[in-house]
Amino acid sequence: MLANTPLPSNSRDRSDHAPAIVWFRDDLRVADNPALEYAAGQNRPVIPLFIFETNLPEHAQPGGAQKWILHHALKSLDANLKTLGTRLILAEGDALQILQGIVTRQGARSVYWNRRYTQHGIKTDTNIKSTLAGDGLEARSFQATLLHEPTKLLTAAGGPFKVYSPFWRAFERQPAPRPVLPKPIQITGIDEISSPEIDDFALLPSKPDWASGLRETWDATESGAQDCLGDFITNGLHGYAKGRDIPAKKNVSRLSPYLRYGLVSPYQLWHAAVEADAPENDKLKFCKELVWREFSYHLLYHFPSLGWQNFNSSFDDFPWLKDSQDLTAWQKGKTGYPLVDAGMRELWHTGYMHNRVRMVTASFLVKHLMVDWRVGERWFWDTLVDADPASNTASWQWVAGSGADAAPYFRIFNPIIQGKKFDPDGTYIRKWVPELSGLPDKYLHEPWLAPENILREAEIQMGISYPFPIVDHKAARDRALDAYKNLKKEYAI
DNA sequence: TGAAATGTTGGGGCG
DNA sequence: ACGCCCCAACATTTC
Repeated sequence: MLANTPLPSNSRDRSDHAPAIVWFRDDLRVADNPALEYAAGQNRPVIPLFIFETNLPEHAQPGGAQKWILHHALKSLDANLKTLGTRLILAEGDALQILQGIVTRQGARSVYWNRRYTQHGIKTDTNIKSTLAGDGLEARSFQATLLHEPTKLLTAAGGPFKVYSPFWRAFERQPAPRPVLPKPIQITGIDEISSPEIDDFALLPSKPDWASGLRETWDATESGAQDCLGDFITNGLHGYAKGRDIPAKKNVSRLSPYLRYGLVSPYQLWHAAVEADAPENDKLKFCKELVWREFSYHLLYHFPSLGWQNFNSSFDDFPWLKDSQDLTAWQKGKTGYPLVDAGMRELWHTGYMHNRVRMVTASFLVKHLMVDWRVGERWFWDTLVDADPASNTASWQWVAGSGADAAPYFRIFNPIIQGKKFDPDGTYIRKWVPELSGLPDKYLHEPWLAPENILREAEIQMGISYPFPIVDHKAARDRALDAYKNLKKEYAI
């Protein structure tokens, strides 16, 4: 019957062979990508698209290290799409206008993407979805960046969780995260569509080229992410629960830079960990860390101003100091506290810092130097290859004490004790603060206490080759406690 | 040799 | 995802 009544050819083209746009954003991978998988499963050409959005709010514009990652992630995605039979199309401008332009020029009838959770992202995507749907197009979004949706995982009262432990318990009660999706076998592209080159967007630093340390450290590709995951599951997961606190040990996953633009998905990490042959407590600890990321995203979703406003508004009157010399010393890793300096230099060199040291350096900035957490957040945003709109902001507020489920204000990390506890033999400090490497362990964490002859043997001139502490620990601690104490009068959670 | 001084470790309370 | 202070209990050194 159908054979006798052929459809008009133009109508047939529109409904059956009209291309679908897959709009990539924070999911620059071909495996476990629901939007791409859905498009590939249909018998129609696919236009894989990445848009450099020009109307981003200031705080959402990627920092320098993120741009470096983004460049390589886009190269990786383009290369992987080529193995599947197509290639990545790039565009710059307002997302809706670009999508509408492609719809018009290429006759696309559907647009697919994986959801994002920042205020700007949600606003943009909601508007685009309703506009496209109003034009009779299919606009469909998928869940890929989070294991559970912030709209679905709520307290018994129907509100968002503000404390991690009950969030985790609720998370555990949810159905297990869906299985990982396979990489599409083949994708039909469109030949005649033109695109600028990735290099045209000048994402890599040139004057100066500060990225040599990043190049040495990261293989920012989808296969690099898989290598990193495999290495972690084989070598790092065993002993993770305790070893993750020791910066000289290789127990942390170092997967966060790959998660940033979705070179790997949280589903891939979750299932790899759950299925791994490793002690249960280590696996559980890793899953809980992954869920801290979820918690941060849920917070950001429900409190979109988390990145620039104190979650606890009683901090709005906090008497932050503005000492630019202190800030510069912190940024350059010249505070005179070896663990702090080691962390800040690891960050500058590699775009990454071990989690334990992030807490110590952040606490030092906010409490010892009394610098506004937003200043530190911006520095990390610019320098971290894993700078994440949810984790970065939620964690800075956590350290400052202004956040949800935050560290109590009086929790002030002692950078000397943290060094002795978590870098007892100084491996980490000697690596990143080599001018101290000749000091015996006894003085490594407080070189200002070393006697003259020991300093001479270690070829250190205090105040010249390594700075004296820019603030006295006890004085700085008392100053911070005083400031917080005054604040506490209005403290209410 | 023994008593006093000095050093070390760990728990409780609290910022 | 902490540290400081105080103090007791115990260990070691000193003269």
